[in-house]
Amino acid sequence: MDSFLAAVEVRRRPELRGRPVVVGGDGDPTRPRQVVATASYEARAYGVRSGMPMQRALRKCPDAVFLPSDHPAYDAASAEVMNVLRGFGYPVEVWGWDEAFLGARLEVPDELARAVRSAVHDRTGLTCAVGIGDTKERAKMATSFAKAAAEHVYRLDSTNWMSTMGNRDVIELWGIGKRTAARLAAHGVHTVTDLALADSEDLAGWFGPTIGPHLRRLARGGGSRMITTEPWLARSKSRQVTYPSDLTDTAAIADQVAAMARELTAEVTADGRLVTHVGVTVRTKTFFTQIKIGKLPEPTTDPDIVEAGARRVLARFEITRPVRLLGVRLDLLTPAGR
DNA sequence: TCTGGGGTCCTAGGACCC
DNA sequence: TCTGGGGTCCTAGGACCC
Repeated sequence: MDSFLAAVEVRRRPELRGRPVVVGGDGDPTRPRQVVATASYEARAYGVRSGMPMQRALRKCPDAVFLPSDHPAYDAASAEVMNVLRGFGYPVEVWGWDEAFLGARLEVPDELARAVRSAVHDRTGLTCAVGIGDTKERAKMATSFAKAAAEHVYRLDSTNWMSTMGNRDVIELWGIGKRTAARLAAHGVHTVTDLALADSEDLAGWFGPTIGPHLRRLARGGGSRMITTEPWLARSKSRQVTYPSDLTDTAAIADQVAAMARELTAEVTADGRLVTHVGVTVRTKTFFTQIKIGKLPEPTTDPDIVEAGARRVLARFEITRPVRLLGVRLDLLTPAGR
């Protein structure tokens, strides 16, 4: 989807169309410790980007309309879009709020791609780009080209993979980020072709037996064709809060953690899940971030046990500086085979 | 420019056991 | 008297993605 969050906001406030719109945090760009979730194309023209501090976005584009992030609205809009996709009769694998894979095997997929775009636009008022590929990885990477391509459709398959990607930096591969790109560069591997031709043993030595060969497969255009329509079974559920001002009171910190633990327990047990581990994250004023994890005696739905577990984990921290963020993560029991 | 929130997966090292 | 090999479980940390 194109600037999904901003597009959803503009859809319900048509008077914002054509204006720079920035969605993030509580919508007040003068307050620190908040970042941009999504900027409309008009706002991007001013240099506003996802992940940028809101205060900086305000400086770059003082005339932008700043709006709070409204999760329920995006959940609903996402469901609308996914239903339009399902209407085509092909399996649909949902990939976050604003992306999905649609599994179709066609001689001329471009027609379906165009039909998907118009159906999404006609029925939701939102726009998207469609990447076509013979694997999910290629389709995903094709979408970034699609955004700039004619009709917002682009195809990346075995016939044009190397000619399109070969000379590009490895960071353009889905699954390779800044760190891995830097480590590869240190070994003289810069382009997708470099990586595709790199020695498997070397890669395994540098990155381990799983990730090493996986990186080479990525560069060669390898990937999966499996489309999973089953809803994803979460492995964990977490909550994390950056406080507008730092916390220093030990009891207050513990109470925050305890409250998050109970809240999360209520949510996961409502879904019939059992908690196996509790993780606690502490980020100090200096941005030093640590997570500690504790295993519960047995998988449980009891909020008292989870809270006690969270308090025990928190007690293992040596907190000597003001705390800017606290987080709790519950690891959930996954039935065998899922 | 002072740096969000919600996830997943992989690796490494220590503890412990036989 | 300085030291093997295999296996499992557990936690910390890192990297990536939307």
